[in-house]
Parts: sequence; structure tokens; C-alpha cells
Amino acid sequence: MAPAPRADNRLPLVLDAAARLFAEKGYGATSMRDIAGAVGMLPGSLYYHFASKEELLVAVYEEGVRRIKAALAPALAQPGDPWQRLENACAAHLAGLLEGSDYGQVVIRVRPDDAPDVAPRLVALRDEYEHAFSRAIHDLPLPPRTDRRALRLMLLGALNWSQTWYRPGKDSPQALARRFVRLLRDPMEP
Amino acid sequence: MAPAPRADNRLPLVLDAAARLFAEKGYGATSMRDIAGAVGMLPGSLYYHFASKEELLVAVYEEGVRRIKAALAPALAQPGDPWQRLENACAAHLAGLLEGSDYGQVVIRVRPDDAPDVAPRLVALRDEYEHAFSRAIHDLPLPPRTDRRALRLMLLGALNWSQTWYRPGKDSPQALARRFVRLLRDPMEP
Amino acid sequence: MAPAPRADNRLPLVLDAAARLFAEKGYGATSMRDIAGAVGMLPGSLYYHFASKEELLVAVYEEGVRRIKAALAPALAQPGDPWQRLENACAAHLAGLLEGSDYGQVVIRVRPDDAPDVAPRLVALRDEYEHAFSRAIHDLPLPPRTDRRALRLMLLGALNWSQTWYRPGKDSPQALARRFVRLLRDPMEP
Amino acid sequence: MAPAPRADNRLPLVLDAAARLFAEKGYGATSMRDIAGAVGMLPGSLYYHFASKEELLVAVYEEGVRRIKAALAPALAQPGDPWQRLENACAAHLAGLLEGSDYGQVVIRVRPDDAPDVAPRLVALRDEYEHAFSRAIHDLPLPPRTDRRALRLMLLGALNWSQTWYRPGKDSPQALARRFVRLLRDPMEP
DNA sequence: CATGAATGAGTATTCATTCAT
DNA sequence: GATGAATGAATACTCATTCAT
Repeated sequence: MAPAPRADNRLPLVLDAAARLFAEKGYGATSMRDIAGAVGMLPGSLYYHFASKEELLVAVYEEGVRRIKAALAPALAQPGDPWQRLENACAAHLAGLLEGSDYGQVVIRVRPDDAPDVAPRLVALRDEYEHAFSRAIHDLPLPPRTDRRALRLMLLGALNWSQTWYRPGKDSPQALARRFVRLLRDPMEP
Repeated sequence: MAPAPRADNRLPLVLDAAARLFAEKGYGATSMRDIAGAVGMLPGSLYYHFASKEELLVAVYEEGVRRIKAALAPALAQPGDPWQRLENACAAHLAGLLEGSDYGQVVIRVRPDDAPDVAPRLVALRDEYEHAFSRAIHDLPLPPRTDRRALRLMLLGALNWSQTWYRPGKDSPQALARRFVRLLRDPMEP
Repeated sequence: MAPAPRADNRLPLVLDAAARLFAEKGYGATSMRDIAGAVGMLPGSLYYHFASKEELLVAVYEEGVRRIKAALAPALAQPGDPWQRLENACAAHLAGLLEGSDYGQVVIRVRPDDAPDVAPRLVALRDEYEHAFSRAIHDLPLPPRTDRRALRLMLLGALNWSQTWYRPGKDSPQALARRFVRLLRDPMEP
Repeated sequence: MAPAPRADNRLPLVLDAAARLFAEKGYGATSMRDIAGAVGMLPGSLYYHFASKEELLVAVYEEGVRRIKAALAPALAQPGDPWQRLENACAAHLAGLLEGSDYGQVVIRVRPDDAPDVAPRLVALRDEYEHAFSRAIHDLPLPPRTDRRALRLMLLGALNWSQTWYRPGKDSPQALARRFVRLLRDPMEP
């Protein structure tokens, strides 16, 4: 029996594999066997690191939200035109969602109620990154009585749903972000 | 007048049950046992009506798209202001998506690749109802060079993603539709 | 593939196998695989007949109590000397416990809390057969103020514990019953 | 004077935890993880102290028999009425069985064949404490030809089975012992 | 039209145990 | 003395599906 190449910390590998598979196939369609196989472990061995499949999902979600927020942060920190800031934030979010880290994709793709026992924790994590957008929208110079909540829901919905139709190579996340924000900003009367 | 349903035909009941369960719990989380139980049948008996779970999903999807298109039709047929027409179409779509027929909800909730063998057919069905929106958007009086495709994707994404955050009783589909369309239409400069 | 010899009702076979294995090895040490293997089924197939391992145990217990009560009935129905009636009841119980039906042995051997979810039902079943002894002891002509409850507990304990030390071939159930009852009945002063 | 326990020796803690858990939940239902967790160790660490779960059980059993015999000794050493001696021995045994040391409870609760590899050693240990009762019964002034072996089996069975029905707070071990012995000793004719 | 009985492959999870460090 | 990481085998259970009746 060949001694396993004891890389000393295979937990991150497990997390990476789970993130990749959850992002690709979804939570329900990914088995613990799949994940274990992807890192050359036996299924039972995963339980040394995570108490359950749901806890493993939480760990991926947490890392996903951390990365989304990290990607958003530089865009939101920029001084200058608030519309430009929003566009950059959208571009960063789309980039993560569509082409970037598997972790971020999981946060958008996997519905909290796929893992009922931890659903509230997943929802709370989602709320965290949405909060970042609230602030960017709050800073926008808008006509009085504009419904900023509806604006946030609309924009985030448009961004997140793009996972459904996006095919890499056609539009870039940056280009999409620009188009979406322009549609909101520019007057529509011909 | 609808043709009188043959009294001994339980197929529509099966379809209804499947639609309800797929809409509530998702495709993967619904078992053939669940569906059979909901109509007082045994699991094996479903296979008299449908060759597989995936075919059953296709049938629900087909009916779902038919209903979405039927709900959209009157709104789209209205003469007069194209923006108002679009708003009405959005309201109709949201109503079906959020509170209306289980069938319509399935079309939005269930991802085609949850049923890989029939995924292309599901995608084609989705395209059908999206096409209705294309026309409504085409009719809009817009400044030249407006990206109508992006507009459609943005609007549909915002609408469809609402299944994620919508809680009945707070906002009505009609009110949401109005707000979303207004955000697009009205100038954003304060 | 050879067509399974469709004996038309294999459920009783499953029950028999479960009873035998539970009696021999105990509940915890018997796996659903063991039981399925004993009747030439696949493990999953058992779940067509029983919703869970615990429900299977309940079914065995129910049959076990039925048999114990059936074995007790003729002894208890006998007219004549109540001491003789008690002795016969003990003999019948011991016979079932030690050499008779696997079902009866399960009732004594398997502790209700081995199957926590159904433990109350198992306890209720145990109470049923103990009740038969209560009546036999009630009929005994005893000195006033004799503690009949203690007598029942003592006698039943002595009988049931015999599963622990009994080796077939040495003492017969009948002989044991006679000896136990005599020890209670005959005066101990030399 | 007991030799001062070396302060850094956690083996007795492990033994205590195992005894408690085996007594509470049974041998099969207690995992090495449970035991390790109860003393703040990791499962693997137990194997420094015990070669296997079965050896751990043997150690608990040995301590259990030692304690049972120690509890019995003073009662058996008493001069005077042999019936009173027996009653005291029963009371001591019941006290250990029902409310006293976890170790003693394990000896009664855990069946030797739950741990097949060490079963003979467990049986031998059980025999040790039963031997103490043999002597007490041998001393009883009984009519000739009384079956003393049956008397021992009956009494011990009654005592040991009490673990099944005993609920603390209702009867005290002492009271039970008195009642059981009285039932044997006093004439039953009214 | 539908059932009753079963299959076979799969699911997440648990367990006693090992061993290099 | 004990840990961290893993193994390998087992466990109860679920699922879509089949097919003779």
C-alpha cells in the first residue's frame, strides 16, 4: 500500500473540491462520494473535517461570501462618481458569479432550502453580501422618492439570474455590468 | 368551453400533484413516491402515464409555459402605450411566478440541467415564453442604439429572481412590476 | 436472470428471519443485510414491507406477545388447583422463552430502549403478557397481606433471567417451573 | 491505604466514563467516540490505554465484579441468622445493581456475547460474584432435599431482572430484598 | 389502469481502529 | 501520553424503475 502523500492539510482541498462540484452540479446532485473521490479520500474520511454535508456547504458558503465581499470591497472603496462605483461593483460581482471562484458561484447557485437544517445560516450569509450593495445604492444621487430597495432587488436579480443564461466568451462581465447600469441610468425617452 | 374531462382519467391529477410538489420542494427533492402518494397511487403506477420522472417534468414544463404565455397574451394584445403594455406583461408574469399556478413556478424554479436527459427540451420551452417579452420590448420607443437584448435579460432576471426573496403579503406582483418598469423608464438624474 | 421464485407472500418469511436473528444475536447486532440475506432479498427490498428496522422489531414483538399469550392461555384456563395453574403457566412461558418460538424469545431478549422511537409500544406489548401472570397470581390462596406484586416481579424475573444461564438438555422448562414454584410454595423451615 | 494515584494518569477517568456510558446506554450503543468525548480525549487516544473496545469492557467488568464482591462481603461476614444474612446480601446486591456504582450495573446489563472475543472471560467474572451467593444459600437451614441451585438461580434472576422494571424513588433496594426473601421464607399456605 | 413486490444502485453517515508525528 | 488524519467496512435507508398479474 502506497503511503498517502500526507500533504498535511487536505481540508482546504476538500473545501475546494466541494466548491467546484457544488458550483458545477448543484448541491443535491453532488454526493459525498463525488467530493471524496475528487480529493482521493474515502467518503467516511470527510467526516473527520465536517460533521455533515450541510456543514460542508456552510463552510463553502462562508468562504464564498468572504470572497464576494473581498471582490466588492475595492470597487466600493473607490472615490468619485457613485454610478461608476456601482458599475464597478456589479462588474466585480458578475466576474465572481460567472467566471471567478467556484465559492462565489455556490452562494448564488445553491438555494438555502436545499439544506434545511442550516438554511437560516445560509440566508444570513447571503444577506451579508447584499448589504454591500445597499450601501452603493444608497450613495447614488437619485430623484427624491426613488425606491432604492426595488432598485437593489432589481439589479441584484438581474445580476444573479445571469448565471442562468451566461455563456463564457460572448459578453464579458464588465461589459454586462456597464450595459445594465446604463439601462438604469440613461433616460429612456428617445 | 373546455371538453368535459373523462371522469376516470387521473392523469391530470398526477400532473397537478407533480406541479405542486416540484414548485414547493424542487425537482430533486421530490420523489416519485411523493407524487404518487399525493394522488393516492402507488409509485409504479405513475409509469403507466409517464415513461420517467424526467418526462413527467417535461409535461409539467409544457403546461407551465402554456399558462405563462396565456397569462401574457392579453397584456401583450392591449393597444396603447407600449410601456404600459410591458408593465402589464411583467405584472402578469410575476403573478404567475409568485402566487399563481404551480406550473408556472416550476418553469422558473427548476433548472433544466436538473434533468439532463431532457434539458434541451426544457431550454427550448423556456425560450418560448421569453420570446413573448422580446416582442414587448421591441415595441418600446427607445433611443437609438439602446441594447434591447440586455434590457430583456435584465428585466427577466429581475422578475425571475424575485422567487428568491418574495414573501406574500408585502408587495403585490402588480406593485412590483410597476416599480421595476418605472426604474427603467424614468430618468435617474435628480 | 432467473425469475425470483415468487412465493407470493414473502413477508412472513422476512418476519421469521428477523425473529430468528433478533433472538440469536440481539437487535443491535442484527443488520438489515443479515435479514435480507436470510431470505434471499436485497436489503432495500425489506422496506417495501416495513418502514424501518424499528417497525420490523415491533412486528416481531407483536407476534411474540401473541404467541406468549396463546401459550399461556390453556394453562390459565385450566380449572382446579391455582398453584398447579401457576406452575403450568410458568412452564409454558419458560418453554417459549427457552426452546420455543424465536418470536417469544425476542420479547424477553430485546430491551425496549434498543429501539428508542418505538420503545413505548414495546413496553406496552410487554405489559400485555405480564398481565396474564397478574391474574394467575391473584387467584392464589395466600396469607393476608402477601405482597402479590413482589411475587409477580420475583417470579417473572426468575423466569426471564433464565435465558441467561439456560443450556438446553440439562433441565427441562417443565422441571424448572416445578422447582421454582415449589420453592415459593413449600415451607422453608426444616 | 490505597497507593496514591499518579496525578497525570487519566486511565481511571476513562474507565469511569466507560462504566457510566455502558451502564446507561449499553455496550453496543456506546461508541469509543462517546467515551473519549466524555473525558476530553480523542478516540484514537483510548488505544494507548486499552487494546480494543472489548478489552475496555473487560476492565470495567473486572472492576464491577470487584465492587459487587466488596459490597457483598460485609453482609456475608455477619454472624447470626443466615436468612438475615441472605437478605442483607440481596439488599447489597440490589443497591449496587439499581442505584450504586456504574461498574456493578455494567456487569448485569451487558451480556457477555455482546463482546464475542472476550465473552468467556466475562462469563468467568460473572461466575465469581455468583459464587458468593452460593455460599450464603448453602448456609441456610433448609428442609432436606431442597434444590439449592434452583434457589440461587431463582433469587439471582429475580434480583438481576429488577434492572428492567425498577424506577428509583418507589421501592428501596432494601425493601425489595426483604420482600423477596420473605416470599421465599414464609409459608404460603393461608 | 393500476397494483404488489421487488431490484440495484445509490445516499449520508458511523464505527472501531491505525499510525506517523 | 496523546493528537490529527485517515481507513475500510459497515449501517439504515431511499430512489427511480420494472414487470407479472
